[in-house]
Amino acid sequence: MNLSLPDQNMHNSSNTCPEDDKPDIMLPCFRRNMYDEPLASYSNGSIISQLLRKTIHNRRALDESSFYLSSSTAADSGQEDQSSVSSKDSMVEAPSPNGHISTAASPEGEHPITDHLQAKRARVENIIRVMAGSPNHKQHGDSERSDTDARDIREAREAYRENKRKQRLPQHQDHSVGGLVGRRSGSSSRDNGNTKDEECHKLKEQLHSMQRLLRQLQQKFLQVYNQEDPEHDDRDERDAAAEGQTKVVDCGVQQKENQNIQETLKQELSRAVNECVDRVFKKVSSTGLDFSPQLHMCSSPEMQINMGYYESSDAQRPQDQTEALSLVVRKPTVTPLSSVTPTVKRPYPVHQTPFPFNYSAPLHDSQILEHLLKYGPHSSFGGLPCMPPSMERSSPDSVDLPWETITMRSKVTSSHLNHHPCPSTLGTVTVDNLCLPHVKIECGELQSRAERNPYMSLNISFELNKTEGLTPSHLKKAKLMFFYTRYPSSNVLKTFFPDVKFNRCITSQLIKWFSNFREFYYIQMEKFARQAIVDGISDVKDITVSRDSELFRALNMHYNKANDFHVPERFLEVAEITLHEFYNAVSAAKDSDPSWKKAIYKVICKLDSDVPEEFKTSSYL
DNA sequence: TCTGGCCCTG
DNA sequence: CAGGGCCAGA
Repeated sequence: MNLSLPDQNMHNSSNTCPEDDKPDIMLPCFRRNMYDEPLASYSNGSIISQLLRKTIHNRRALDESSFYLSSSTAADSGQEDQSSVSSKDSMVEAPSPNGHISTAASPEGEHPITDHLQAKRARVENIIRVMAGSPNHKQHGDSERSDTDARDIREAREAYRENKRKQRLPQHQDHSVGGLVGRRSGSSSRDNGNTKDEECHKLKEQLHSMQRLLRQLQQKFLQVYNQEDPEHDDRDERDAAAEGQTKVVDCGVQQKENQNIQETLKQELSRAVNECVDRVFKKVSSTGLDFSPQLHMCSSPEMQINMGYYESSDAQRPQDQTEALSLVVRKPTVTPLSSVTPTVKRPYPVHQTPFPFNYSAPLHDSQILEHLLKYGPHSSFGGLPCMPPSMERSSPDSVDLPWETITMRSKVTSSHLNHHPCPSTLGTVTVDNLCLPHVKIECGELQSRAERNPYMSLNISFELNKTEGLTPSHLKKAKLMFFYTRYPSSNVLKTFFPDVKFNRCITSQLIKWFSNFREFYYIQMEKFARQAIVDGISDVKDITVSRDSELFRALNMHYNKANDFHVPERFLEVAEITLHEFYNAVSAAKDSDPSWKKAIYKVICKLDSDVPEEFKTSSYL
């Protein structure tokens, strides 16, 4: 009769007890907590654990009355901290899932279950059901309860309190079997002795270790499935109790299918990338550009100077751009720098930290692919483990990501850069910093796929955003701009940093950058001017600034550290003029005046030249 | 008052 | 390179 209680009890507890509904709002993988662990274990398949449970259960059946008294008392904790938990635990644990109470006789054949015990158990089970269903008792069917039941409840409460007083051992590892066994031992030791408890304890420990392993496996598996098919997982959850071992087989099959899909995806992607690389290489070779991979992987600074930004710009064709757009930036304006332009700053970067968007660790192409494989194209990059969960959200127009967190966590980004780099920066910085043709080709391929995939294009669309913070790339760009303008106006800055969302703070920071640049510049000028005087140079005309000059090297090292930018000739002229100014002023002992430099500044600020248009593109660097 | 620039300091 | 103080000009 009541022996086949598992399903019924579970339904009762979940239907009548509001607290049991709470786990439903949790993620499925978290729903399988330690309290419904027995259910998960049974349904999902540890055969060994099931066998162990049978053994334990068979032995436990020897003293059913005390056991169920414990169970019921455990359930009677409406005023205690673990009421619903304990009751649920009891519900699942007490009856055999396979109804093998009837086989409860132990292998030794000792102590069959008496009718008396069965009757008493059935009564107590009824109590348990009612109590578990309504922790407050008053709300549900109080009137229907018999006096006998009420008396039993009172007894159970008393017994529970007594047992609880006795029980001082930590329970945190005994929520399922152990908790019950632990409570039971107090009342059953009279009959069965310590040996049995020890056996039970050993078995319990074995069972727990196996359950832990199983739980880990389940959680991993569930996490995978929750990512891919939440509905499927929910269905599995609902059917878990009935399906039992079948699911073990299902899981194996699904896992295999999963692996197959993964492999297929990988193969398909690498094939597409290979084809793309071939296509672009063909195209590039048809343009006559020298484009060997080795050249780009290991290009030296000298070579980069020869193939510098502007001197080589005539060799760049707009059509090259169409083949190698970065993943997230496809600008309507044609970038003068072809993505295949050999502007490689350093060997192929590999990511060094678990933080994929670290500026010191540009987004690896495989990371992009890995992400797409792992989380799907619609996941957005917020799905990366390092990202705060709030990044998951996205909108059709833009992906509004709280990038401050990312920047703050960047190892390289110093405190002053704790602003709000936005997705377009992501595209610009990470992909551009890759500076590798095949990466961009791949990105181009992804882009073309994105055009066919409405979900994927969500990620592409954030190129329309502007960054709310300045990045190392912006700093580098500003330094290069300094070769043209020492005193850029706010408007010039806004013009040449179109991907930056300007506000007062950003403007001030950019202005501050140039102020710092000037400071270094003037310090060098004064230093070399004084050195010239010390060296005995008497004629200012003997002082020149060329690319071989120490002064130029110092400046170039500061503003163009990677030496991948061809400094315009005009800068050499301005530097020479500045040096002359300082030389003359110091020679004339004007430096005794505290504000003697102001006159020089006034001269130099008029020597600014126009910054080339190429700097206007946000993806310039 | 705001902005921009320089100077000093860390 | 940034922060803060100070100053000058609009």
